[in-house]
Formats: sequence, structure tokens, C-alpha cells
Amino acid sequence: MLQSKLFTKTQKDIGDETSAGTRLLLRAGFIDKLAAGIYTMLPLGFLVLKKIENIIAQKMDELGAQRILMPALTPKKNWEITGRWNDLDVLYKIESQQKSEYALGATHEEIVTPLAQKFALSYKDFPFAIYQIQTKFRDELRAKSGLLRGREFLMKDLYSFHVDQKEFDGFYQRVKEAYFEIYKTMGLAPITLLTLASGGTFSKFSHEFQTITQAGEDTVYHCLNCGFSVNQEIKNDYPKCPECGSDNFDEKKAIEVGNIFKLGTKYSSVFGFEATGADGAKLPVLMGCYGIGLTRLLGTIAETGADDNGLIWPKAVAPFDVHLVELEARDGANDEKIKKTCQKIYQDLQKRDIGVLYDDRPQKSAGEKFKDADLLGMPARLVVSSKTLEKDSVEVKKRDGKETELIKIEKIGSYKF
RNA sequence: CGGGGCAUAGUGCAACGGCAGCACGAGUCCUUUGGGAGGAUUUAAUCUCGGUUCGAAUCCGAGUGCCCCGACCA
Repeated sequence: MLQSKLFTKTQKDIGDETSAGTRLLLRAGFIDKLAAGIYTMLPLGFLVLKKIENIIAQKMDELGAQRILMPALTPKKNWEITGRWNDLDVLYKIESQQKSEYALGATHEEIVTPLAQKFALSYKDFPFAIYQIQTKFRDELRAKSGLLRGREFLMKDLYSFHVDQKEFDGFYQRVKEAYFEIYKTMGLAPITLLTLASGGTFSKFSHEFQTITQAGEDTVYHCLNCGFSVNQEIKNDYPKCPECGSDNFDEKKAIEVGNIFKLGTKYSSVFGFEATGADGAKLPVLMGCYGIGLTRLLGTIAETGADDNGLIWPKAVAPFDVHLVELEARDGANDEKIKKTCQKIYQDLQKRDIGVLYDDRPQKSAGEKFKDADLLGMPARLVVSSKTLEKDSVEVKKRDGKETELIKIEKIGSYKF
């Protein structure tokens, strides 16, 4: 993409409100705040979000889950059946002109359970899992830290259905592993802890995936012996590590980037969802639900992967792989040559499926372009200037490194970014 | 929801109850071009409603919004 065509701009100064990562995303023009906890995904932020979505969707597909899209506008009746119309405080409730009441989906057990029930009648229809990636709405009393706790956010929610406890346990374990692979791809795995937590209104316990960051709102106790963690909310129940019995904990601030629950028959039973077994008897249906907040993940990566100069995107989620920076010649004599070289590199790299943001903006000083490149945080920066052309080269610098190297122009076509 | 803070130009900040300024941005022109360049010139603002006062950005009340701490959080 040509940077001169990008409708957003970077900002030097936006004050010191909200978290550091959110400030960078705002300054760099990845997101825009509409209201507290409500953000627009600008072109650069949306590109990251799409990459996150693809990574997650691919893992869900590998689990054998089938993707659907449920409505965000959901009738009151479904929530009354489970009692959550009144019990789920974060539910946004709205009324139609006809005085029918609806909730904006905060989670989808109430929708997915009767949906599955329509099709899964026999034990032979199990197990199966379905998921969606959809905007969720939660009436948070206090939205905070930018994307980390929003009132509207994009979430992947997966639901699994089983008639065999062992098989269910196996699936739950596979989801756990898939989640860690997702975090690994995004560079978060080394600072993300599997954490035992309260199950909220769903179940007694759940497992959370907690990424360590000062901007996080949870406190977790990380077992230094085995690596398992316990959320502060249930720490009274577990003075010792539930996995290994050690009491050598490290206290950490963390943000919940995923949560998985064994719902058991909690929702299937209230909807009367049972399967016919081989012997004709009714079998209880076991359910699991598994969530990952995509927008929160975007915020978490910005929060944890950044330095004083700006964002640092892991390659897998970077909006572009390469930031090609064109510097005008001091005397103007080489401008044409510099531009031609840039355009050729721009074309060649894109042919190799390398995403390129090309800073072709005229009249911008070198300093400003460098500052912007650091702020935007593409994994690699490529500079073409009079100085590099003197050596028939371009300069390559990795965003997470300090060194620059000169690469001959003819070799850039095979350079591994 | 309890507590605290804040609300002025597109953004970030100033202004004793007495002419609303500065920087950045944006526009035009000139000079610049390897770490957010310089000059000239233009542009653009006191959240809303009420009160006090000769006079309110400033004081008082209410509302709305935003941020922070806490509580809450599938």
C-alpha cells in the first residue's frame, strides 16, 4: 500500500490518558476511539485484526470445528430460559418499536444451544463443535485500558457438544493446546500463563490464558515450580499449586486473553437438549465453551510488544511485512532514480506475496519518515536514498533490532524478510 | 455502582473574575531533506443548561462526556 494514500495519519502527541499500548495504537492510527470502550478499526488496525482472525480460524478449523455466524441481536425469550436476562448484568437490552425486547449478544450459549438441538438428535451426531467470530456487546460499568476492556469487541466463541465425558475431556485438552499455538504464532506464548480461575456463572472453575503485562487487570500467582498459575479470585482455595503442590508463587499482573469452560449440562439441561442413545435411552449432552477476544488480543500485542519508539508487530500479525521508505535526494538529482528503484522493489516484493507499506510521501523529512516507521512497527524497514544508491544498495533494518545492513538491489528480490 | 480528577482550535497544552494565547497539524509560497527541519502567511476553540457578577474559560449548581482507583466482570 502507498502510504500517501493511507487516509490516516500519525500523531506526535495525544496526552497521557489510558494504557501505553493503546496510546501507541491511537498515535499510529491503528484505531480510533468513538466513546469509552468503543473503537473503530482503522485500515492498519483492521489488517492486524484480519490476520489474528485468520490465525484463530485456521486453528479452529484444524480442531474440526465448523464456522457459523449467529445474530448479534437476540430475543429476550432465549435469555429468560436460562435466567440470564436478569442475572447477566453486562447484557445490553433494547426494545423494538413493537415493544419486543432483545439483548445484544454478550455470549451465545442461549443461541447456540437451541441451534445445536435442532440438528443433533442421536448419539451418532456427536461430538461436534461450532464457532463464530463476531462482535460482542457488554455493558461494562467501567471500560478501561483501551482495547483491553471494551464495551463492543470482536470475539471468537467456540462451543462443543459431547455425549461422552472422556471424549469431552480430550477435546478440552486439544483446545487448550490449540490456544497456546495461537498465542505462540502471535509472539505471546512466552508470557502467557495457563491459569486456574473461577468459572463465573458457567461452572465452578475454568482455565484462563493470562498474558503478563502491567496493563492487565488480573492478578495471577505463577507457580515457579511447574509453571501453572492460579487467579487471585480463587487463590484462597489454593494456597498451594493445584498442579504440583508447591507454594512458591510469583505474583503477576496479567490480562486474560482466553478462557475455556466445561459447561457440562448446565445449558443443555435448561433447554431440554438430550440425545437418543444406542439403547433408546436419553443421554445428557455435555457442552464446553471457549473464547478468545480478538480486539483484546490486538491490544495485548500492542501492550507487550513495543518499545519507546513505537509498536513492534510479530511477523504473523503485522499489517505489512516491509516498510519501504523512500528518501528524497539532497540535491534533487537522484529523486527520479530513487523513485524508480522504490517502485520496482515495491512491485517485486508484492509479487512474492510480501506485504509492503511504501512511504512514498513527498516533502517529508527523513526524520519524520523514520519516526513513523518506528511508530508503525512493521517487522522490517527498507530505505532507499542517494546514500544507499551510491552503493547500488538498499538499507534493511529489523524493527526489533538495532543494526542496519546494506543489501544490493539485485539481491533484494531473494532476500528473506 | 462508590470515590477522585478532567472538559479551551483537528491534536496536545496555557490564560489572576477584565482583549482567549502557544506548539503541533492542516492550506499557500520559498528554502530544506539520514532521526518528527526553517521562514512568511492563512486556518481553527472555551461541552450543555442555569445561576452569581458591571463583566465568567475562570466562581456556584445541575447535566453530559472522558480518564484513573475500587467494586463488578461470560
